[in-house]
Amino acid sequence: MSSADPAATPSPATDGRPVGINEVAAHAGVSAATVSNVLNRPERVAEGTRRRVEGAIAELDYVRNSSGSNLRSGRSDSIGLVVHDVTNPFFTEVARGVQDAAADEGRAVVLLNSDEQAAWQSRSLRLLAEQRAAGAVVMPIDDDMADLLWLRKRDTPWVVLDRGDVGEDLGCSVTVDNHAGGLAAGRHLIGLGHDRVTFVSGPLGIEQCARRLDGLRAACEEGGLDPDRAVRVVEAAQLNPRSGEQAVEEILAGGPRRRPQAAFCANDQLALGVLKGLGERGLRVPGDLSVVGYDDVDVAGLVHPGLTTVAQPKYELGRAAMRLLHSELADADHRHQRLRFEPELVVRGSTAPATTHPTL
Amino acid sequence: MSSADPAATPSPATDGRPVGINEVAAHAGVSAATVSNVLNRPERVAEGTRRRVEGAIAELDYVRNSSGSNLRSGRSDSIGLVVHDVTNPFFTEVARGVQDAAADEGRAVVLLNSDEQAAWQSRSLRLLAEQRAAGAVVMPIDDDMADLLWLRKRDTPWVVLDRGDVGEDLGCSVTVDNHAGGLAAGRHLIGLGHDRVTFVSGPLGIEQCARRLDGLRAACEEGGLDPDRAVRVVEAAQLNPRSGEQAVEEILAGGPRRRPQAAFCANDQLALGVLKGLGERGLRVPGDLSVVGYDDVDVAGLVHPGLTTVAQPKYELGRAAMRLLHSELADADHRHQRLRFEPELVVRGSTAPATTHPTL
DNA sequence: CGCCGATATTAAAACGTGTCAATAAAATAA
DNA sequence: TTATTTTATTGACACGTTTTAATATCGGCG
Repeated sequence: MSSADPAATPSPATDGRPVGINEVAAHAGVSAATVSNVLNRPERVAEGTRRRVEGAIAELDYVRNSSGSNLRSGRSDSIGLVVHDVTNPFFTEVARGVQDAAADEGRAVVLLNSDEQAAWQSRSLRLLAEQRAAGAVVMPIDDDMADLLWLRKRDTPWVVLDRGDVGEDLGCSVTVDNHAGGLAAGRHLIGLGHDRVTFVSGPLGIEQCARRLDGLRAACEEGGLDPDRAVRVVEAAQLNPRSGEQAVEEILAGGPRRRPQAAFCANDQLALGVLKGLGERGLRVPGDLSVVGYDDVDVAGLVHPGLTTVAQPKYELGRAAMRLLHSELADADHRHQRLRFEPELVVRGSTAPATTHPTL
Repeated sequence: MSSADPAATPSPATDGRPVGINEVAAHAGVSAATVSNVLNRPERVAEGTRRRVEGAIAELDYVRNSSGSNLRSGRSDSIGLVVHDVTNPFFTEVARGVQDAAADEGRAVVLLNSDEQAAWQSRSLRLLAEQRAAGAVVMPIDDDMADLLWLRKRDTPWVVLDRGDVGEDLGCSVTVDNHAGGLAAGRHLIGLGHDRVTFVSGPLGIEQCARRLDGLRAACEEGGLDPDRAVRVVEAAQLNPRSGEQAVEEILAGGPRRRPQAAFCANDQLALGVLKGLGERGLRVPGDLSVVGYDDVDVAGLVHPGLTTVAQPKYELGRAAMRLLHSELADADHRHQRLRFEPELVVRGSTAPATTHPTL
């Protein structure tokens, strides 16, 4: 414990040269190899010497230089996490899960943003390759696996997050069933009597959005509605509140009589923007329009009315990804696997039964 | 550019042994030193050989091993960022600023959570010491500088974020004037005629909270009110929405007739929780109670009513911190400095003039 | 007494890179 | 031509660690 409290020792590090394993060895009257053993396999060294070495470590305030050990072992022990944007609360929850799980193993996490741009994703993975990262947890920006294949060829294993179409032989993946999520949201809306729903999508190239839409359409068919008539799609530029706000204009484009009864947003961030935009135009939620989001970020439960949304186990997603990565790093007989979580509909105040004759 | 696109080359990395600077040298018919020069000081190597080496690099799909170079140089080139909690949107904005600025210099950022616990902060800094991080940006959990002093003694420079009481000789700091923020909020409320304000604080040990409270009290005196009568303090357990929600009970504890006219929260997160708690008890904002937050996180503008709050230049905070750190790393004649930003009051719908006779 | 196995310790050799001093080659000056 | 400077290249070492194979120590057993 004394070495855990950095300030406890007077730190004679001002001896001039930095203190390494050799200085410790000299100070303890022992060889460098023994010091290394104390650090890595304490059971192999006799009680007495071990204590002497530990004393020297504390007294000299020695802290291991991981560059050295990484060089020797050919691998760093930190892991990379590549997300679209740290600023998005969905990702931060996931990140937190990854970090906590990594911390359990004493690993540091290098956090990189791809900004949903291929070039940045490449740069990030390249950086991890340079660092010889132990592994990576990646949320790919699209289904082009070239970068990831390249990384794996360099013996850096990874786990793909939130993207299902990874060949099982390439690596593990952790996903949430987006189709099921869309389906649940759709059933809920249709159950409330809505038959004109606008899907506020992010860029349609994003697989998650497409699948959620699929789910919504499936719910229509299930409910005896023609998806092509019941569902209209509005594509927002980005998955953030501002884009949601801007999308409102398009949602209402058809004039009051063609106004949809509900908006299902690909994202809570979008949904929050939509809520705001509707409010500014004097439309009431859920009176005039029901709104459903996706993710169940913290604030979804804080706004008024509370946002009905499809919850994803964000933190668990991150933890699970890290767990799989750990398995691949530690278990000799590791087999890649796809882990799929089920989303869960959380009903709050932003959805209500359709009024038979909407306010005209 | 060809080497920037990882997948472009067929990658003969399957030659058995990993390809290092030596393999490249051999393949280009040149010495290892020359390859190193091509990588680090291209101007010192002749046009022809340089191209030959670059060809070999591309062909062998070589990527530098930073363990090696870090070991040699005694320093890693990545920088550490220690925040309280990635999950808090305030920190993510700051983090984004740091990351972007770091990316400009090609540096990676190791993100660590301290969870506001001394032990975790120590662990984080220790980890950075092990990595021989180039530097760190730290939001300290309290005013105990022992950890940071220790780190600096190990030649790892840092910039302190959001905490003003750092001796100028120890290192740079970037802060926002919390007193001014509290003052601005206080003036606003008093200007609206409120004379019973509850300050919803986080743990009072946190300097930021204390200063903001000071500012509020100063505003009272300025307005001819006795701070001890006009301001009541409620201490929430943590700076998150849940704590805010729980604090509502205490805010209203005095019964309807002693109900405050306004709540000034140390944090937007707290404020959001307070808004929710009030809503659930049927109280209207701002009709029955005005609410002010602090930080101006994204959602502050999205909830209804919009949250009046004290905005901090979060992203700029992060960028500035990284810029100072860079200066310390690069400029030989660096002098530590304190950078102080001014907060700005953003008035939205959650505050309104006091009713002369509150709803009784 | 000599031998054995077990236990503790260590010398030495990597790992991949950057830098310094030294050499080779070429260009310029004399 | 030779002497001198400039320009390109290189050999060799150091950085701090881990690991392998070898050595030293010791108690016990034949």
